[in-house]
Amino acid sequence: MTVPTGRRERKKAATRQKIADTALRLFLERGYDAVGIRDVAAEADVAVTTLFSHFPAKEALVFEQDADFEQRLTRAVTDRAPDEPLVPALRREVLALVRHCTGEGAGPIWHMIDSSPALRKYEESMRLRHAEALAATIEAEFVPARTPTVCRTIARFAIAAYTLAREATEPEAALDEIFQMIEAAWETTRPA
Amino acid sequence: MTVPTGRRERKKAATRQKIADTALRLFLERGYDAVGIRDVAAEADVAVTTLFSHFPAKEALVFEQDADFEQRLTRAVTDRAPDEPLVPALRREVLALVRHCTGEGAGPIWHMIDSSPALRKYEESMRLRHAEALAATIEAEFVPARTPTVCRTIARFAIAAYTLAREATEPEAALDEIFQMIEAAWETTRPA
DNA sequence: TTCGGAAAGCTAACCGTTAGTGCTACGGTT
DNA sequence: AACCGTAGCACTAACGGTTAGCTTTCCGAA
Repeated sequence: MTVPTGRRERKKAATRQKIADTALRLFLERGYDAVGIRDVAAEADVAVTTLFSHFPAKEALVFEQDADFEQRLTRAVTDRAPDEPLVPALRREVLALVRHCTGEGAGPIWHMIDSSPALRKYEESMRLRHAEALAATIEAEFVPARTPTVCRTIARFAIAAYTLAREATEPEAALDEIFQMIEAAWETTRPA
Repeated sequence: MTVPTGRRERKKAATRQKIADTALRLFLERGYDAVGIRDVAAEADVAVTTLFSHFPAKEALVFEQDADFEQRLTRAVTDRAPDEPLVPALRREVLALVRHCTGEGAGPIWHMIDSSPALRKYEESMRLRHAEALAATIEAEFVPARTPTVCRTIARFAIAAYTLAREATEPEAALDEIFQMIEAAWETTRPA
């Protein structure tokens, strides 16, 4: 049994962070496509293979908070107040996530993502993973009151809400509209 | 101005088809990952660069009907009967597309796609392109009666319906459920 | 027939990614 | 305190998809 108490984990996390920071810095300085994996590895002073042992692909260097995002969504479902309905809980969390990505100094990063097809593509499949995780969480609570298909659909819709709102000119207004639609979709499946 | 009368176009189309057919055959024979671009090019008796002048990526060799799919969706909107509402028209077309992909001899191809991460990923981003094209078509007709956000959302939902139904154990039943939800979502945005 | 241009070809590379192998240092055990 | 087992990291070398640069071929229009 191992509940590793420390140094190793800290060093590993430090290496990972150093790689991520270096990568983001280089990407913003010179542009995502103009920076190669070998450049990042050299600048972070690690081997290429080490980089790939921390991140599954070049694009993942940009989406460091991947796991966080997923966890926040699923927890929004599992940790909500006992009397709070599903959709409003989802709405609150998605709103928070959208605010987090449209505010403050996140502009340059999202501009970079939007202008790189590879990054856009990677984000899409990442979001789909999140949708599947969210679907599993929702199914765990609502099947068999609702069918698995309905649960999966709502999960997809919630992710779509995030993506569409982020792209909209007025993210929060867009989110209101979309969640009104999601609410209607969910309500129509209420069992007798 | 050129309305090229023929031979060139025919030869080009023939080359394209030969590449696609060869690729699909090899993929099904030996497995997608086990067949390299150079193998396909050699077997189709063309240069690698020629192959890439017809298809933008290896994965595209598998999704030859890409453009068809998109066109069928957008035409389902534009060419529907004057009195037919949007959602039922979408539902009909998506149902046809799902049937087309779950029936007959399409099994092996979809099995191959499902078991290759690269192909799954490629399909996702392809579907998203379709959603964007569909969104543009819907917007062209319904803005400003509905907001652009609502139109884009419905387009996404329709694509999600296709994907989710195809994955479901009972595709047609799943499609019924999902389109009931989409109908509710669309209705709730009806202007006063 | 001649000529512009599109299609196809070849070579050679670029770049992300992955084996394969071995070394080092940490952590728990004796 | 000495000792393993293993996780983290390094290095080399390659693989496979993709592209650039340039040449060749051949159709179609004038």
